[in-house]
Amino acid sequence: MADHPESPETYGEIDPRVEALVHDLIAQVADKWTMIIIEVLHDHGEQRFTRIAEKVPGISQKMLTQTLRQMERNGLVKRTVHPVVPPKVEYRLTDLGESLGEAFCGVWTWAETHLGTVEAARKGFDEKVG
Amino acid sequence: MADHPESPETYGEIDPRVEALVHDLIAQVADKWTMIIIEVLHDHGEQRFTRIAEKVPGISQKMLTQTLRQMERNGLVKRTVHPVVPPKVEYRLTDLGESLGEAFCGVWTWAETHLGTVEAARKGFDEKVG
DNA sequence: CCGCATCCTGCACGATACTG
DNA sequence: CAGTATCGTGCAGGATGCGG
Repeated sequence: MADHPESPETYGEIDPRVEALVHDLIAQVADKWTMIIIEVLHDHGEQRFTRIAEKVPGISQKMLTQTLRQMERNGLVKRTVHPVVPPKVEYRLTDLGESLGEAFCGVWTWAETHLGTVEAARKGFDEKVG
Repeated sequence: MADHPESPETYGEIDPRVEALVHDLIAQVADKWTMIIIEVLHDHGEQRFTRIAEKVPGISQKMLTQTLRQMERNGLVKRTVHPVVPPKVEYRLTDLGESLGEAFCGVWTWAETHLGTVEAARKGFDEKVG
């Protein structure tokens, strides 16, 4: 069957290239820890490595380093090394990081708002299955 | 205002329990495939299993089933089985699912808007490292 | 204090094959 | 066509120890 083998608008009006890039970007950005770190930095402003770790109980040191690096690479945080001993490294949200925080706010709010609904849905589903 | 070392509200005004639940919820919801499926169902309305699969090139059949199940459990999609042969199963977004789509829209828009900025940041970072 | 390197484990996910 | 079951594996991520 012929159809449109290569029709570019598989996703409607969305450019597939943009789609791919956006998807990739969101995948990183929607990462488990990224949101929380954004939250923390947004709430408390510039923070030292250890201070951030304290505020994100579940995270391992490895993941914190890794996530912060990725965020730095994406331009979400600014990493400042103070040339003193003992070493002192501070992280702060860039404007870009702040703006992402704002954008994510919608999802955050949605989650808070619909928590009950989702839990009810889960319960109903589990009963039907169990 | 002076610091409150012992204050339970480490996260400011946010209730830690809500924090945990929200975090958990977002982790599932912000899943790699969930967003795309929401996008597809939002764009094209009710769709059959195979039709969805066609629209999400990268996904395996296993992951599609799994993700749809999870979405159903969370009350994001309605699964309708038509008792015919060959089997016909259709998925559509619930109101809850639609609302999540809206909420995510902000992040989506952010990603589109700041794609260039992020890529530039990455490039700069990679050069500095490489 | 910061964070890199190493090792190790579990499980997320793909591939494949089989039912209703 | 839709979905489950099984197996194999790559890699995410925790624990630990060192180096600047």
